[in-house]
Amino acid sequence: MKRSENTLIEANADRTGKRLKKSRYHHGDLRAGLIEATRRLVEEKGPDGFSVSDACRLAGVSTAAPYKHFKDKNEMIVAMVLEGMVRFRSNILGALEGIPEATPERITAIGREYVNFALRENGIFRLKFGGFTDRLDDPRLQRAGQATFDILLHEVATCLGESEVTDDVRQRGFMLWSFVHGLSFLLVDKQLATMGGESDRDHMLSEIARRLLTDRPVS
Amino acid sequence: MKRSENTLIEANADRTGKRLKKSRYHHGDLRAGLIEATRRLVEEKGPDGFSVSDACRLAGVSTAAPYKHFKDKNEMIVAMVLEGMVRFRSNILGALEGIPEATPERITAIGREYVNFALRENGIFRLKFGGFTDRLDDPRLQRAGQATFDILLHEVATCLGESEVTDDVRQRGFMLWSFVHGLSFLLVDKQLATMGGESDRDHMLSEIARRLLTDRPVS
DNA sequence: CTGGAAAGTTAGCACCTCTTACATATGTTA
DNA sequence: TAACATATGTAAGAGGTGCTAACTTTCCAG
Repeated sequence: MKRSENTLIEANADRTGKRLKKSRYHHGDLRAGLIEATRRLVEEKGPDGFSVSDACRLAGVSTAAPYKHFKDKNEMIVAMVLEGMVRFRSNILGALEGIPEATPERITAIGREYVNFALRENGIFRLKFGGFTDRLDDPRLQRAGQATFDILLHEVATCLGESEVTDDVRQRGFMLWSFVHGLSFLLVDKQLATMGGESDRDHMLSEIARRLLTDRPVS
Repeated sequence: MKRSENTLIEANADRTGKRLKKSRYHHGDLRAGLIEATRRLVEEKGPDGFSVSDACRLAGVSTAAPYKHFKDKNEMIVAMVLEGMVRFRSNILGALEGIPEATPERITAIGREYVNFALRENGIFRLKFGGFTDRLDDPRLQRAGQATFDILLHEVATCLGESEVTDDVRQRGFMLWSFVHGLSFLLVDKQLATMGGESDRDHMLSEIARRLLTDRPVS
């Protein structure tokens, strides 16, 4: 915003703010600031509408500053998405709290939170899953995704009374993931004339859980 | 009007083709040539790795030439994706040929072709569905997508013995779409350690069709 | 034949990513 | 406290990109 003024001058003038941010020359935590700026820009303008220059303007530093903290633009994005995935996972864990063990409700709760995240932070969601694979192939991101999927697998297993993740559990889990994933994308892309309401979503989520967790094994 | 000379191949033949046909000042059908160049580049480098300059180089024209045929870069992409969606729809119709009416096999055939398209032309798929909505909000694209979804809705209706698209049909259709859509994305993004094989896919597709087309109504 | 429209061209602006050379602030050490 | 090392910033610039303006070549219809 207005912070794009010359930071050097402000550094001397702004002694009072020294408690919060030691000085204005040194941003304090530029890395975090840039990640937050990146997040906001991606959320606002979409995954492809983001530029490093914009992030610098938003953070109030020169266009070269980021390269002290990140190798390049891509690494900035990876760092931001990684933060998002951590948030994503803890949201899902939070949604599970208070729901009785070994019930399908736990599965639908995961799905609901998945969709909510996709809608609320759709910039991050699209970056992570929208097929930017060639650029965002960082192993940390893959691990973060796997860790989240593992939550689902564990819930499916206990829901089916299995003590471990069998092939059947994995297949049902993958089918559930596919459904929720596709639903999220279609909602984000507004590819549905009707049927976008929250109650519709809830109904579909519990319906798919019921149909995929009961009956004979899928394989 | 149009001199139906073959454009792209000669353009790619580079200087030699230029010699044969004396002056190539007029390309012949530059619009089609640029669309094809765009398609190839997007397929090769991903949705975001495409540049107008590259397309011009590939088509063998100056960087200003496209703007005689397209308003801007975005319209080039829209035109290319639109062509892809037409191809997509006719692929699906082709996959239905020879399969008995009112059978779940028709549903799974649609799903199989959907996934195949996503994998084979994943650049187009990602552009259409990967959340570039803000840029690719062309109504023709939306209609093309709807027309393809209508195929599925019709098949679901006949499979359930309905004469028209009821709310139940629409909901089941949407759930099927979500599943296949998500499966496609997960496969494109290689988000599956195991379970990526063609037989696994087939099995999951027929399984989801069975579970969503039988039993009591979803709503 | 000929003039205007269509379809190319070159030149160039504004902006973007990213690099390199240099400048400043801060903490530590003597 | 002085001074150095280091972390962190700046300024300038190379090379790429989207797009426009103005010019040139070709096509075609009267």
